[in-house]
Amino acid sequence: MATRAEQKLKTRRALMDAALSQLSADRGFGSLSLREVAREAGIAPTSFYRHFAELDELGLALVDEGGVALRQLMRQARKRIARDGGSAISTSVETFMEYLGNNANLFRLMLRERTGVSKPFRTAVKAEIDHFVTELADDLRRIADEQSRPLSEARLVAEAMVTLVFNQGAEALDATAREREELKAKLKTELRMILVGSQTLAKRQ
Amino acid sequence: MATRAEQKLKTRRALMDAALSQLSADRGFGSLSLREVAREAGIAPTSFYRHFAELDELGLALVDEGGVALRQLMRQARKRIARDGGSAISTSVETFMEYLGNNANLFRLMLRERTGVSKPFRTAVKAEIDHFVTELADDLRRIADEQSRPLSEARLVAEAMVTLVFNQGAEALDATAREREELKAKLKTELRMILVGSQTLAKRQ
DNA sequence: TGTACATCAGTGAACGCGCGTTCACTGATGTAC
DNA sequence: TGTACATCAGTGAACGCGCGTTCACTGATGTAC
Repeated sequence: MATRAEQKLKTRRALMDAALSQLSADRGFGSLSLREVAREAGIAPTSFYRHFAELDELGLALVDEGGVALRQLMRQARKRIARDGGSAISTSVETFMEYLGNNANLFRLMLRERTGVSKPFRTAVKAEIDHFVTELADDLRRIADEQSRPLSEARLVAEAMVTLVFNQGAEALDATAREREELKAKLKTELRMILVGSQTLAKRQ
Repeated sequence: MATRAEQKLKTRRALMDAALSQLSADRGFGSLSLREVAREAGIAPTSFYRHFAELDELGLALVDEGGVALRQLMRQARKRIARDGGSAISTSVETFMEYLGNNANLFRLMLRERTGVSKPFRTAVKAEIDHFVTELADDLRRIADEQSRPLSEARLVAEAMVTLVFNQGAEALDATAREREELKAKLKTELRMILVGSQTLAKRQ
């Protein structure tokens, strides 16, 4: 028998899943209504307020989960790079795209709200991405050290890479498997250009 | 005395300006209502239908104007590069940011709807940007020829550059003058990395 | 263990609101002769 | 130029709808003794 607290958590989960399940290429968080989410979760509209003060509060809880997914993704990519020893760029792109597929609507939310209409959302998503950029920059510096191939402006390199990855990610979400492969190939080439460019600029200095 | 046709054009213009004027960092096209736009333009809600079948039709007309602005921007940048002879990257970034400031809400619309929730909008904006990318790729190839510094994958270079420029542009729209200068500097460095990376890869082949 | 009371997640009725859209209309502008 | 008719941009009343939010409530779960 579930305790009251457990049951409450279940309902909260149902609300968040209901909201996520409504997102799609043609449906942003901003177009959801509280009544719609409650209906989808199987509770009365008024019960919504037992869990969140307003719909945006639920959205921000989802962004937090998106942040967790990003950190998992980064750990996974590191592990694979260390284990497989292949191209770090290729492995990272493959890992990213795999996560994208497995958490489509969570990423959809992050990708949209990053440049969306609500300031709290933009701020929250940017904080998650900033954290991601910082970790990537650290990795880039570490790898550059190990390979004795110095980098110019590692932080900028990381920012540009993340921008490209996220933009292509947004495209990939609604692409066919075939298009997705093309996007991956393009993305890898673009990332390599940035990396090589940064290395070349470092040499010239 | 204005003819009937002239007056109709004026009202249409007022409707489009009214919609544009409502856009901001916290207000996307999707949150506008037909009644609100009509009110702002000074006509009855029902008169709106004399000009557009629905609100989205007005939005797509604005995207067309955004495309015109993009093409002007590109012509202007080319002219300045030819005249001033300085860094093409620097001149282009300066020109872009100037246009951004002068057509803030038009660019806001383009930047948002590029990844927005409405398929017709996404398609229209992507067509404009695709045209922009194609022209940029042509320019890059031409300059590479003139300087005898071959480029690898000019089209990809152009795509990556446009992605970075548009993303930083979205940031710049609501930044202070000081932040905007920093964004410009970062953007120039990032574009240079891509260019140099592409040149280095071309040499290695 | 049993009893009395407190807590609180979930409810259903009700509210006022702004929305998109329809309709029959008005009256100034345009046109044919 | 004057007259009779056609066009059509703009109107105001009215509609039904889904929305967020409030309120007093119910009844199962939890707690103190």
